[in-house]
Amino acid sequence: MTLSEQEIIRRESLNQLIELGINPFPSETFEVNTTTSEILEKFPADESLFQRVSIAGRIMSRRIMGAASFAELQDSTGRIQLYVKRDDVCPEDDKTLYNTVFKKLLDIGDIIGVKGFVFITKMGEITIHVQEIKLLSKSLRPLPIVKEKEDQVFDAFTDPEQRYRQRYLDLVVNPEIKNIFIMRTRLINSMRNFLNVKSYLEVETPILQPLYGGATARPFKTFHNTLDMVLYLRIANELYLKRLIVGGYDGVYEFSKDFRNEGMSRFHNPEFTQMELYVAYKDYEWMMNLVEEMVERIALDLHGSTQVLVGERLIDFRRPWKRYTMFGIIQQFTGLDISNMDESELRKTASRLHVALTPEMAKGKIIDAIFGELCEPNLIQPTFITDYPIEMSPLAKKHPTKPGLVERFEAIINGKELCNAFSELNDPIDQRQRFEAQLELGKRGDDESMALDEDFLRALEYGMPPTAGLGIGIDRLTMIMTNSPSIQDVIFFPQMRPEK
RNA sequence: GAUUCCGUAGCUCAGCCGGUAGAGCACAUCCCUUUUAAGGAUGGGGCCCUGGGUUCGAAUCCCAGCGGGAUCACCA
Repeated sequence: MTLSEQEIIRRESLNQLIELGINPFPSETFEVNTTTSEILEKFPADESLFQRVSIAGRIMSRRIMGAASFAELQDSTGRIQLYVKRDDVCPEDDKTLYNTVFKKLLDIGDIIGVKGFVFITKMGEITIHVQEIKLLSKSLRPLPIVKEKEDQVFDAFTDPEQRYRQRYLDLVVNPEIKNIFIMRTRLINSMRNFLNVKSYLEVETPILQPLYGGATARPFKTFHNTLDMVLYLRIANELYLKRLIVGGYDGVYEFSKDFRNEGMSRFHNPEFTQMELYVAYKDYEWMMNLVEEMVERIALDLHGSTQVLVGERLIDFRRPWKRYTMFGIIQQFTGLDISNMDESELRKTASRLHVALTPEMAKGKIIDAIFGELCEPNLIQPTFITDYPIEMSPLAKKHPTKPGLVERFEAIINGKELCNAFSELNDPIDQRQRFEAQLELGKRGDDESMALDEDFLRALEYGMPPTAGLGIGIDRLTMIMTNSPSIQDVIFFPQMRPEK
């Protein structure tokens, strides 16, 4: 490992600190009694509160001068200026702490604790007048420091590769990134709270599964040595949650890390988070109302408004959302009623509409391709699309009056699917036939078709109440709620190829 | 996977009509002392992503590779 000049200098500083008897990585606690944001909010209105503050954080800039210097300290809530005067920090004759330690041996990036009182400088800036200073952790690498003045930013740390690989740095240096992840957690808390108030039970189900099911996707495969068997990382948890409904819970949900061995894009990460919810004695119409209510609630909790700016567009989550059937929306955008077409007519129609198809696509996939190409990207405001073709919905209940369709909906926002839900198929004989149809698709070359899960069928044979089920993409919802263009911006450590 | 753009100092970037490697910030030394993106002066710092090729000579041109971004495909 070759060190840069600046890294060598910092290691030398580290050694000098040790020679001066200062532990650069002390183990004792440093008691903090306030935060920068609290000081900046409440001072000077509550001046008396801040006569003896104790605060810790990272040095983010320094303006070193003779007998008195300035620095900026960043803690988890923000930044505040420090005023360090030699004779206050070193009241005795020995001025080493100021002249040598503070001025020469401390660096931007070092983590320190300070004690002192808050005042306002001549320039009008709220500042801590430091009386004690203690090194809490030495930083051996220079930070990619960002300069700001008013609204301008200089030398921003922007390289996406470095930001994702070294997210810790991104968070230190780009504070607005920290806020995105705080929003993500608040979103999850809001959703969890919404579901708990309704008394649904948060549960945990297996991530390692002997059979992967509940979605159509290629899985990650792993191996259990003791059992001597292949296991899969789950692509969904649907079939386990439905088993719990069979077991007698009325409502269960899980925030589920799922894993799909597919392509990556700004909307896809190999591991991602879904929230799946199953409620007994309900159907998809009921679930649509719940989704509207829940997502509207989340927008209000996060933004205090149902309106959220996404890119250039203002998206309004206010209920009720628009609802169209799949055939209805296709008719709206193409002027064509395809509801009674057979596979060959659909193929002709698709080619007339310049929608690309592959030979193994069956009726359902063709309809979905037309929808995905011509309708979905144009649905910006929250919109429900209902009544999907049966071929692409092997776990959904048949529509009672519309042959070939199922009771299913998706919510589309900003041209992308946000959630997927249906009245769950609870007829075990029908379910077995659907699985068998999937096996046929698999033989036809569809490598994402579902496996037949005998234990799940056995559970259904004991009887599952009519149930509404939902899967909602947490990463995508976070992208919308935080106006983030890439999924990598809402996942702390997105998947990357290894360095070097 | 395809197309395209990018990879130069710790960071942000210039240099790319081939001829000794540049700026700002950061860093070091000195001066100043309540500064405001960076008070002033001086200075150090580079396998120019990797490997080949063309050439007297390559950061620069060509090829391949590695890593990344964007778009598309795939992913309901």
